[in-house]
Amino acid sequence: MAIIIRLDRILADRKMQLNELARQVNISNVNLSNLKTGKVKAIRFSTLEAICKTLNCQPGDILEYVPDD
Amino acid sequence: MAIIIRLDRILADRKMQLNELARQVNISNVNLSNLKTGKVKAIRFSTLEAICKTLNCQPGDILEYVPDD
DNA sequence: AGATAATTAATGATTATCATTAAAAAGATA
DNA sequence: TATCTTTTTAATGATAATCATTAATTATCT
Repeated sequence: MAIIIRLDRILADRKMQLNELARQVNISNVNLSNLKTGKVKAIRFSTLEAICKTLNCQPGDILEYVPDD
Repeated sequence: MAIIIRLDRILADRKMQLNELARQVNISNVNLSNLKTGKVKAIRFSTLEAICKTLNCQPGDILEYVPDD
């Protein structure tokens, strides 16, 4: 485990729910859930871009590197 | 254009060159160059992790969302 | 219980990394 | 200018992983 996607906080801040974000970002809620729960090993910039655009934030607000030593 | 990878600054800060980073991160310098010059449409977390680990930084130090409106 | 939201699972098509090789371009040094 | 190093570009092919879709399950709430 190392790179994690933090969507909980920012969704809470925006008072937005996952399904709504998925709708706005135009990806399936299944996919967004997988993203949110760390089931994904890569991300397309088009997806990251759409998320940042919708949430009006930067990649750094979402992606975190957690050293495991 | 929207998500860009900024490696120039951080490499300059570390006084490290691309080939050396590629060696430490264990990806080809060709690949790292492609990453650095925006020729890439996605990134694997394993790669992002290795870069962050080597450069001792966070994804937000490297990835930037630039709105194009 | 019933409704809504989120997660898990499985499948398949599509997309794109990544290594590799080779060549060209850019920088640096003398 | 000539030479060496570094970076970029190009092309190919194998491998990996997203992403949509469907269906089912679990969680959350009133």
